[in-house]
Amino acid sequence: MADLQRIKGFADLFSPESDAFSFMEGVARATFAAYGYTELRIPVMEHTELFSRGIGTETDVVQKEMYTFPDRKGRSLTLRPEATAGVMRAYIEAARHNQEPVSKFFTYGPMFRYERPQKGRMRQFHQINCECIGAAEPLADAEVILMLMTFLKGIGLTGLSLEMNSLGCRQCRPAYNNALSAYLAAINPQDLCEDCRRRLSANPLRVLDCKVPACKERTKDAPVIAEHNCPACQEHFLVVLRILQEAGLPRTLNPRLVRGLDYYTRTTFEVVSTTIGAQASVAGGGRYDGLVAQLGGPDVPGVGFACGMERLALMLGQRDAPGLDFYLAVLDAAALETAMTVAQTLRENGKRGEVSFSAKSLKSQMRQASRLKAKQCLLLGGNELASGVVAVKDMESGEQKNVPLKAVAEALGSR
RNA sequence: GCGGACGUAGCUCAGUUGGCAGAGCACCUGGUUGUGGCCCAGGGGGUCGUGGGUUCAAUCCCCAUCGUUCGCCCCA
Repeated sequence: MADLQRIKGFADLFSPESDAFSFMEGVARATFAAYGYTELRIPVMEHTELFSRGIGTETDVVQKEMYTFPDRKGRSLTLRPEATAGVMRAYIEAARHNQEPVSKFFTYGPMFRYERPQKGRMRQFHQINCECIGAAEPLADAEVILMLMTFLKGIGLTGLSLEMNSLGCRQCRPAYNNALSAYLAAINPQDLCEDCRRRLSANPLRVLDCKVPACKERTKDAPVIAEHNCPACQEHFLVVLRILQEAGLPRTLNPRLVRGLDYYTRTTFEVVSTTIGAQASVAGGGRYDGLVAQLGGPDVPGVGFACGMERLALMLGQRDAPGLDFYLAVLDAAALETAMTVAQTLRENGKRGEVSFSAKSLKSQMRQASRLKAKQCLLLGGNELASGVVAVKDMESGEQKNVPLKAVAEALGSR
């Protein structure tokens, strides 16, 4: 055990795990491009205030999970715990609303939250994020959800369930909050868990989301949020649902689906897996109509989602790494430099392969060739060098033939 | 922040009522003087997570600590 080790909750990803990540990034890039999204790369650190104002000071994320520390001049900086706030900051700072009516961005990269690590939950984790800013129409909500599901299907995942809810808007949420508060006031606080007692005053909505069985039982008859939404919100949600229905996308309504970040309004959704353990939610998102204004920008609406790449990777399964086209085995030290030249020529001809850096026994060379899953093993030793050829052995059939050094590229290409 | 399980070779793990630290896989070499995946033999590799304590003696028992992991909570 080395005395210098990686930080708790931070992972090193070797192949094939790293391959799974770049695979997902590639599919994401292609999928989102088809919907007119462009990539936005934003910093991993921001001023702390961006997150406290954007995510909500009462949220667990802000209260106890952020990596926050002063820089050398004493300013409070925070490693981003999510991407949306940063995307909005960039949008505002570049005054994108003056350039285009609707902006569509995707971004991916590491996020940081100080939590106890477990399966599907790292302190440094990776999210793929999409944000559609400037469109208030329900079509935007539907498109974002369709795009997310298309992406998940694109990486080969099925059997996921899509849960949806509508949280109302700035107009109707207060009325619902009052109704909920009144309902909760009738409950003896002693019957609720400690967290919920705090939520009663801070953010009553979160009480609905509590997983403690006793709390669930106490609040099972709580007013349903969707029934208190204003007509405009109800109509909005209906249109979203109708479009998804039309597209043949199955979903379940979950009246208790309340997101943990304060900025969500109207449509919210979450994609849940049943196979990856306790941390089952692989993607989540929704509409955030007041967020940009709250961060000091123009009052423009938005909708988007984030999905957790580690959790997706858990479901992805093993993917076979592609083998090499050739492995150049060097049997004689005198042939090493010639071998490098041959290998380089092959690579310039589009072949992927490795060359042995030192002369080794044929046995270990052949072992290495099969370990690398090379299609062909080229043998170069004293005899070959003397007669100006290289032996080309097909690893599949075992057939072997001598090829002049200058014609190796053609010989490999013709097969 | 809370609870459970676990830390022994590069990997997966045995182990001893406390007495010289083991196996399989992997790696290297040889059997086979230039033909792989099988077989056989040999070899390199370890402060038994770390620090204390008990003991003639601790990898083993006790305490602490760090780490890993699963769950709670939270979230993607």
